Amino acid sequence: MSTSELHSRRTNGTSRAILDAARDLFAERGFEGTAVSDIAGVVGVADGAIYKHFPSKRAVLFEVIREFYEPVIDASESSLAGIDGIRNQLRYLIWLQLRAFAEEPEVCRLIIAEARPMEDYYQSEIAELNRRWTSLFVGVVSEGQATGDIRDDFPASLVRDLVYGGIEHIAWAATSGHGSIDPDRMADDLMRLVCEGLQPPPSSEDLDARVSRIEALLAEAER
Amino acid sequence: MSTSELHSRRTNGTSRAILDAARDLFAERGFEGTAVSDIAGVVGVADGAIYKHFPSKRAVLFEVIREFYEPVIDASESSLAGIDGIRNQLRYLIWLQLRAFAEEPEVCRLIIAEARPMEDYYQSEIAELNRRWTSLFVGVVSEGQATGDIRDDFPASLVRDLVYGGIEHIAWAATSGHGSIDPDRMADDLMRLVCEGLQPPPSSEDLDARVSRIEALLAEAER
Amino acid sequence: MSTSELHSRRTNGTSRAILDAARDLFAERGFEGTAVSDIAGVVGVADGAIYKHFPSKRAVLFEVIREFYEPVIDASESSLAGIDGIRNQLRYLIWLQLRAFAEEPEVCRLIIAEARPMEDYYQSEIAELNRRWTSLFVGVVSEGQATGDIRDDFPASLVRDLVYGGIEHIAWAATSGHGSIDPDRMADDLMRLVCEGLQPPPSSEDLDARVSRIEALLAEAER
Amino acid sequence: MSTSELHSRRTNGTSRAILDAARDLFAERGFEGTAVSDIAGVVGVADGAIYKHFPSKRAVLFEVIREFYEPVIDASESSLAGIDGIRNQLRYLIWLQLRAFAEEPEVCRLIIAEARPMEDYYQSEIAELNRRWTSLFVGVVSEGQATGDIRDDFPASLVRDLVYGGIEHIAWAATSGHGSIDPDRMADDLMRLVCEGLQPPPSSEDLDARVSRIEALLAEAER
DNA sequence: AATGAATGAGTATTCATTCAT
DNA sequence: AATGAATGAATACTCATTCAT
Repeated sequence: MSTSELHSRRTNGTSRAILDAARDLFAERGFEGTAVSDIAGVVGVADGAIYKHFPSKRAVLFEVIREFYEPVIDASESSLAGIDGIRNQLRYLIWLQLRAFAEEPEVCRLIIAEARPMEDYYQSEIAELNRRWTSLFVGVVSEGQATGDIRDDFPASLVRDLVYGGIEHIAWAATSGHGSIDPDRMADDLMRLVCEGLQPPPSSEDLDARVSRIEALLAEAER
Repeated sequence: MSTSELHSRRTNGTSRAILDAARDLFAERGFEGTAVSDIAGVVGVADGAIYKHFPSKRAVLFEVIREFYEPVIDASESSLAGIDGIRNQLRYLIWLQLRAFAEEPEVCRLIIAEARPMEDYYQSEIAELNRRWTSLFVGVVSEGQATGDIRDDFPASLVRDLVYGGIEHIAWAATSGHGSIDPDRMADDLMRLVCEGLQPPPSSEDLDARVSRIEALLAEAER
Repeated sequence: MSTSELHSRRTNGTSRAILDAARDLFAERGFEGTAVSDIAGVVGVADGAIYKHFPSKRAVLFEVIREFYEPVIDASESSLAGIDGIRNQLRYLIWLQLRAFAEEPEVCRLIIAEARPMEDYYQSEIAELNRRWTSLFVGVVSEGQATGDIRDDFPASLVRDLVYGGIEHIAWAATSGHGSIDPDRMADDLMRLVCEGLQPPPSSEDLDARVSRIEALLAEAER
Repeated sequence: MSTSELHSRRTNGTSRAILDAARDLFAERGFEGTAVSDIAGVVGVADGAIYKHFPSKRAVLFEVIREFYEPVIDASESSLAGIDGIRNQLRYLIWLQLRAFAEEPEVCRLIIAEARPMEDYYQSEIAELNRRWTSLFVGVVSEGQATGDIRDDFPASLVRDLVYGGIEHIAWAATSGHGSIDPDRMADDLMRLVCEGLQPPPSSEDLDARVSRIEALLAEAER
């Protein structure tokens, strides 16, 4: 079984072709802007054939999103254990999300702007994937709070909302033509901001120096 | 007279009735789910009458949003100067946004899920309002960076994206039935997180130890 | 009373302005393409004001056409008597029609493409004007047939249909961007064609010559 | 099987039924006066079914016209070569056009009053058919001018405009309830008028006189 | 698996005309 | 003469989905 088969339930045949065509068309024209017959036309089958493979147009969208989402989550779930330190783990998850937006902005747009406003989204498999994905993040934060690496005077879910909401905002603006995403730089900026906060780091040098001086003076005085 | 009517450009007559009916219907059924004739029916006029007051259905939506948005922005623009200190200003803006979501979650949902994905959104008056709104935040952060109250090793826009994206995520989850928003508590949590970051306050152990030593030395010296 | 008042029932005021605006708008956008409120907008009055001056939009169209048509007919009816000879009279009427198309192609288009297909056209004042106009032509032809200047083995109305139908065809093609009309040249061509027909003029020279030769021979032989 | 069906590209099925229903309805109520749902109702299918067979209502009109027009043109293009003499060819074409109007006045009305004023008419297949049709006529006239059977001191297109414009005028009047068309008689009248013109046949008096004189001379010489 | 013809509900927008003021 | 708000009927076209073959 190939790597791709691990993550994709359909490796060839009409189902595969439908998903490929749908992904491209959805990305190009949006979900509403793509007719089922458009998809069928690109695949080269009759309209009705789509319904032998998927129960509805929406199911095609959800599957397109799943195919994009699931491998990332699978990979990160297994990779996370191999990363040392809470900070590194958080950075990894943030970087992964940023890279997804940078590489497949259209699919991300589909998720945010098309799938999420759908009324049955929260009952869908996509929402479940999203929960798996964000719970990875929450898990790391909670663990950090347990070990004391992360302060625990706010819920982990708040951090999740802040970080993922923030990434979406950043990516949305970038996708809308107001810039582009450099995952590495952006991950660094975000990590710094989220970990250390807005307040300037206490210039502990001064304190150090002064205490050191006192110590020196005292030590001398002692003799 | 409701709060929104206080600031509205249309205080009575058919235009007012159309906006009221539209706000309720859009909130209840969404923009696409509401037919122009539904609005006309609630108002009690013929379908065509809507178009004597608004050029299109979309214009009605935009006006509903504007009526909600603009007073908040006007008020905050004038209030901000009277608030002392960068932190207090930031907290005020965050609290304002959270309260808006808490009080009118449906209109907020309209903005995020219906208006923003529209293709001409970025050319609309609503987008302009949004820019005014978020630039208030960016202004405060930038000022803080200039005065040294806020570290300046990342762009102010990153803070804006993080905070507003985060608030949206929080509010969206709350609106979707997974909780409710307490603006005051949430504003405190957010402020703490954003200002101080995830890392635990520096364990002053080291400093303690050294100061203890100083005390010991001094005590000895005294003798 | 000025010349223009002789032909126009409205010389100033709102009625005049309505007709002027309507003529321009109809010419530019067609009858269907022009809304009553467009006309009112150009005039600078409220929509309803139009109906204080004209019973319907169609009545405005008909009046615009009448104002164009009637002076031409009045003038030609009085001029015709002063023109000598059937041929010159026919040429005058043909030239008049061609010039009308050359000078006001848009109003002519209104008549042909907009007014005439209307179902009540044949009961309208415009149709009556048209009958006056074409009966001038029929009158001249009939008179010619009576005097023997025009052969009488076909109805005069056939000549009318041929000539006016032909002119319309020519003018329509010209108006549609396939050329332009030179009334003088075209009138000459049409007169020649209509008067003398397609067949080449009998080369009576030959016959003349031959008869002359015979006469010469006979004369000689006689001697 | 009707004449039109012989030449139709669609001989049965829903497309055929749509065209038949549309032709009748368009003829009866006009193009604008016929709703797509009217056509669907007569055929007995759902409204949407029309659009599986034709891209638009206008396309249905154009196809109705094409079905009427094309067979006539095909037939005349192939028949023309078998007709001897320019005059007979012209008469054939004129007669064909007159007969078309006599037999299917409603379709002719559709062409003239509904299709031709449409703004994209000149880019349509119908305009192309019309060009083929009238170019047949122009071809015969031009050939006649080349062989000397037709005088060449005016463009062949002028003859075309005159004849077809004239026929339309005649037919239009007839269709509007002011008479009916007898293609044979009308073709004769038109041919005479167009070929020989308005002017009376040259009074052969002069020639008579001279020939008489010759006869007298010969008679005398004989003695 | 595939066809592909058929469904049929669903809707924003226009605009000539009216009428109370 | 003028207003201008209100009328309300009228309509082409789309498209996800079904089903007999």
